[in-house]
Amino acid sequence: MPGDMNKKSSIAIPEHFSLRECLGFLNRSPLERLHQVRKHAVRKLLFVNDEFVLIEVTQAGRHSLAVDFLTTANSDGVRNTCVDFVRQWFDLERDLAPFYELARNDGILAKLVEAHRGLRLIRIPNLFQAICWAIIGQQVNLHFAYVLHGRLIERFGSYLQHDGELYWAHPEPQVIAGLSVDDLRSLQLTTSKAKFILGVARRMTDGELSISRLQNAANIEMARSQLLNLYGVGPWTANYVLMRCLGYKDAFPVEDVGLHNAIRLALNLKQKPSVAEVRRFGENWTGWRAYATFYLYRSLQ
DNA sequence: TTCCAGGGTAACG
DNA sequence: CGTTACCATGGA
Repeated sequence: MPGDMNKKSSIAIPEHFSLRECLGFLNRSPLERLHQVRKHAVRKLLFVNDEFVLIEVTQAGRHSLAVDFLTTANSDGVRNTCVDFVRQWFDLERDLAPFYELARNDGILAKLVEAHRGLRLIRIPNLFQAICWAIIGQQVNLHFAYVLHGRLIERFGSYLQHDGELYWAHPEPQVIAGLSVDDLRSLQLTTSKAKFILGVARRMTDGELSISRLQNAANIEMARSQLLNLYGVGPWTANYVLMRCLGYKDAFPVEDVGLHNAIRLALNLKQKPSVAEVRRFGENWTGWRAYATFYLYRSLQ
């Protein structure tokens, strides 16, 4: 079969979906290395079955998304895996109607869901990427987190060149597991974070930690305890990964400083709410606390 | 200059 | 059990 035919898959768009809003979130930092946002499209390099695949997601009419395969020689199986990835990435299986019903009369969320209608909780389906991003983001401002993560990716990740541009893929756990603490410290990570990330990489290479083990957890508490067993993963990181990677729509990183600031701005408070107060606000969002958090993140851009 | 940033661990009482 | 020091760096 000739390999240079531009192949394309299609995904039906659910109710309450706006590609523009999702791209707005994905485009929040110019330092992002793991996807590239264009005016009406986003490109991402995926590593599937030992091969790199560059995809581009665009809208194709009112009712469907198109997934273009910009690299050749993909099997049907690889293409289906990429389509599944996109479904998770944009959380397309979710019915947002109950969330919008809940948010409509909420003093904190009402304006946000109005302003960003159709925004999905943009997920990080790659477990190692999600945990690295969370650990790197502990206790540093978001900009610096992007700087550090960018260094990790460009030093130890892989890239594919296409039409003169570089597209990066996150380093695999196997690559990081073989490094030393000093290798990671040279990126200006703290010694602690270097150890945390090495530990996670090694748990993944020895099979003790995997996305399937987490997905097989009976409930959110069981998944959370798996994550909390990891050195360097506390309550915030565990809930963040449950939210961004595993797609638990009720995961709630209550200790999150960004969340606190977003609530302070939404309510025009003089100072940030305490963790106890944030937990109390969250009671109104039960069932959808991850979505509430994500919309509040969006308000900080 | 000081304080804060999408926290967590270890070492204290 | 609950507190506290420490971590590395950069922007406000």
